[in-house]
Amino acid sequence: MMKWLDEAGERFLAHISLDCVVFGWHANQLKILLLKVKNLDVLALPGGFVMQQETLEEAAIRTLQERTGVENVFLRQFRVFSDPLRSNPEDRARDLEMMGIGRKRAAWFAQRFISVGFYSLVDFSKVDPRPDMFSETCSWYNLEDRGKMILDHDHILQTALAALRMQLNHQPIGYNLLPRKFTLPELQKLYETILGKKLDRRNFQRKVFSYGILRSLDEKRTGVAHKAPYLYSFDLRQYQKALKLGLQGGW
Amino acid sequence: MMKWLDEAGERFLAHISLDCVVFGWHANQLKILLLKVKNLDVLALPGGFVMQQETLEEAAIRTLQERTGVENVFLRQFRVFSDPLRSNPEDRARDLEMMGIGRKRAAWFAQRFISVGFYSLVDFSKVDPRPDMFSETCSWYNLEDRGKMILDHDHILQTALAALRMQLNHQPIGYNLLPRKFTLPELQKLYETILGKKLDRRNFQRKVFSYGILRSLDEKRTGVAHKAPYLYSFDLRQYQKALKLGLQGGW
DNA sequence: CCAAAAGTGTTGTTTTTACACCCATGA
DNA sequence: TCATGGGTGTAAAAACAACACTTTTGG
Repeated sequence: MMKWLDEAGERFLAHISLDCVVFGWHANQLKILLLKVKNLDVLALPGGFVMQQETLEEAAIRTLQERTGVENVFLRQFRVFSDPLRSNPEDRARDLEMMGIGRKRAAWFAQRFISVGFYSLVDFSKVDPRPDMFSETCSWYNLEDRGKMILDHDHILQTALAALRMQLNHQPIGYNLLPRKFTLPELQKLYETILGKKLDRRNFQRKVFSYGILRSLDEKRTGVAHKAPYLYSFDLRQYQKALKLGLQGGW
Repeated sequence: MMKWLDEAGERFLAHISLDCVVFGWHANQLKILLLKVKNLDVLALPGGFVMQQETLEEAAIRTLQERTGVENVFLRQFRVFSDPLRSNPEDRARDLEMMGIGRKRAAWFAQRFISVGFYSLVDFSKVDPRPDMFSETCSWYNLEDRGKMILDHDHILQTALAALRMQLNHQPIGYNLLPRKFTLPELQKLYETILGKKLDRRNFQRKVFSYGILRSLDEKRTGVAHKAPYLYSFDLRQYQKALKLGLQGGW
């Protein structure tokens, strides 16, 4: 029995890390915040570790505050990635060396990590991207034309996107991705982008209005080409009430 | 830098455990598989640990195979529980002592655990419940009249149920909870139970048929009171195809 | 033969879809 | 002034909700 315990003491320990897929919305496009790894031509998701007295959520919030300057960012767990071989071991060894991580430290990094995936939704305009100690740059990328990604981060990103799609009707994505004031066409474009399909303008408006989650602002977006669209903001109470059941009807 | 690493080496290690909320369907009721803890009047979710070369999923499947005899059970991650104080520390200490766990071992158990929650859907009739080393019994309980639960297991269970509800239209719950052959009223009752509301018989049938996920069997359930209902089984291909988009329309 | 559950269609209502014209603005 | 995107309503089609009678079976 004691034997079991001793084994267990070692056997069940793992390094816990977290990786965040940070979504932002800018120029009518969905953006992701990525780090360019030092000395390597690959990108990485912002990530971090969990300290003794933190929950995962607290650790993720802390990490993202370091990376974006945003306090108390919106985030959700979506999946744990626990494959002991999270990527090709040779690739990984080479990558770590290229990053300028010495053999000793590399050995540490080569241990088993279990990583908890979060997706995060932020107001693009509030983010001030800052690289971490392993990276040269931290900046926004388009989903389509991002570059090669380290480890299994590409897989994590895809999974996050799928989770986001699935939870579209249960999470306040508009509220978190858009600035406080926004136009209906902007909101529509956001939904179209996440869903990957076009929606009818009038039907979209009717439906959104029917939820009663928008507050109309008697104000128009100025300085923009063409007819000035009205501005709206979310009625957070109503939004959250509607999300509890899920926005009914789907898209 | 090396200092950081050394700290890190300790700081980021945690014990990984997993807890499974096992749902079964019997006598038109949703059941959960629970363990009665030795010497204590509390119930616990089946759980286990992750070994070095396993993924979490493999560990969960192994655990449930030990607890139910079922190989390759259906399961899904739904949440990580990482609160360092997963329940009242005094309660926990007392509980561990009562379980007959010596002080040394208790200290081990009192370390920080991060637990990954899975929900699992099994064919009740295929399960042969077996207690683990910490428990007197392993058996099925009704959702409503289960007893007090250990640690934060009650919270985990509630969260699992919420996740199950949310994913109702994206997971093959019927396929996994019902035996291979089943009747429409049984399927309906299953949906009614998970959703917590009554559905109209004729509308339910029309809708399920419209998905094209059922294979009609030209066979009736015999030996049952009243008019014999027809038997059906799932057309797994069609079911999975339909689930990809989510069963449209909701309930 | 009776009580209880299962099978089966129709109708009114609501929701969804498809579609076109005028307006305001910056270039 | 023109090209472009934004605002707005209606009608046909589809989906949904509500509803009752007959059949079968075991007790």
